[in-house]
Amino acid sequence: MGSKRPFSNSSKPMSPFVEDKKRKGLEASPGSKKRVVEENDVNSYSIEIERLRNDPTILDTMSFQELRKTLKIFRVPAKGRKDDLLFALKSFMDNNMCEQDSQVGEEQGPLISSENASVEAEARKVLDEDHVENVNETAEIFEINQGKRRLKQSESERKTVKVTTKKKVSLKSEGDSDFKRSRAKRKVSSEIASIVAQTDEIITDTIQTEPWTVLAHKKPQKGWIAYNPRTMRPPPLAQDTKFVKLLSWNVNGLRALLKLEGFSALQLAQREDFDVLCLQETKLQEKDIEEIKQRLIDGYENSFWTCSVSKLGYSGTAVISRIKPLSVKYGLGISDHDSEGRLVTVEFDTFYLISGYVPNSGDGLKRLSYRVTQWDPSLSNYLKELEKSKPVILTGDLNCAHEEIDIYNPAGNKRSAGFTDEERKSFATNFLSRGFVDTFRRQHPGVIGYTYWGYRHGGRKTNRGWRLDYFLVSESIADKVHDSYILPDVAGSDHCPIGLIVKL
DNA sequence: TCGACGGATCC
DNA sequence: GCTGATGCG
DNA sequence: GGATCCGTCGATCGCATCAGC
Repeated sequence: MGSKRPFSNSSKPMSPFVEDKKRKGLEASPGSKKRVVEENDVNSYSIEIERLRNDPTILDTMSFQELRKTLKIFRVPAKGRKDDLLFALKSFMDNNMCEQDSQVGEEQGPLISSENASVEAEARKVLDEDHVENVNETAEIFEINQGKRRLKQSESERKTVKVTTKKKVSLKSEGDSDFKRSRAKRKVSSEIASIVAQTDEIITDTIQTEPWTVLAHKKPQKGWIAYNPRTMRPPPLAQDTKFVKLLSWNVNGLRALLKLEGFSALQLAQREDFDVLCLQETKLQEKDIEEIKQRLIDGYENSFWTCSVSKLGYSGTAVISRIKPLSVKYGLGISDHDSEGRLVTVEFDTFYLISGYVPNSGDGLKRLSYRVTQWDPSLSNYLKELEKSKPVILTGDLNCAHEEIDIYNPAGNKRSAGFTDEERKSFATNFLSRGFVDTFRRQHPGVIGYTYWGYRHGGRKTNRGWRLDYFLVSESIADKVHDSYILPDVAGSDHCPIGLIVKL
């Protein structure tokens, strides 16, 4: 039964992101040497851009070395073969030509005014369209902005603080719902259009405070944008629409999470108002369960836990629910796969819900073979069996970044657990090809939304992560999904929670 | 993930 | 109960 | 010849258990 103490011990802010040391270092104390370099950059930039604007045919006659030099001046990454460089430069010039008319603030020098132009273009698009998803900011522009940002000085950082304060006040006054926030964002965007001189600072601030809005990817493709829950979530459903709200979270040790200063499950429950919470990697032992149950939040009295019995303090999954399920089942029903507490299935009126933690292939890919030849097919068969009686929703840490868009550094992780060809293929053949829909990807094609950032190099603050957590649903209910979302601001684990709203 | 390293590749 | 080694991700 | 790309390697962070004192 629920207790007075709600699963928590504090209510400090949830996202204590640390500032990027490198950026800080670069922005500190700009010396005269640096200013000279910048001025030279500015001159070369102006001359080069004028030359190419006047005669774009020059592009086709440029040598590899010339292309590379020009791209460097524009601070566009000059990688690959001659064709790649030519394409990058042409893309840059196309964008530059489009934005030429709307450029203001010439006094600031080309580096900054160009950044304004791209931000302004973005602001315009936000005003014109209902969804920010339609903003087609190219990877090239992002890279340029990154480069320019590095040249910024502490003065602009100080300006940021002022502008930001103003912006935050206006957001707050609009209220808390997603829909209102979205409207607030659009209102703010119109202010941006009217105070263009300040836009770059606003964006810089957003990046500093909300790392997940940074398009972080080693090989971004044209059209890819970063997930931003503030602007990409649909308006709430009408009050008379029946729906269920599911949350899933790999907590990486539930006891540690609950001990954590600054984490409050009650806050999370109040903010998200979920009906069901699925947990993975609780790392609990059977003997811990009763105590944890005593600490559940009021209203979530139905909880179902499974623990690893072969390795203590390892794996472990759970379902915590407001709604009483019709039935509960633990594991796959295959003893070989059921000693690590990886699966809880709950049956509701209109669907089955499975909280799952798929085995990690491990260092040296020791368990890769087990995972792709035994676990994945067994899980897939289990889901298909359930599906015979009603639709299925599988959620949890599926330990696979399915496509290149789902991982910051695809090339560097081809032989890393979670992104091997074998796991990706298994994911496709066992789940997607068998009629299970990746709800986030269906709703957000071309959107980079990570759910896991390794602790080791502070990937969270630079948004260098992986999308390993999913909601996969039976095709028959895919159209009932109202919103499949990520909550990247919730800290406390190396994964963040994901959510699903399904109309009933 | 990141930096260092060596070897391969490209212009 | 504390510390350090180890497993795991 | 110079720059980039690619693969490999080792150190890194955090949660949990376990052994030893």
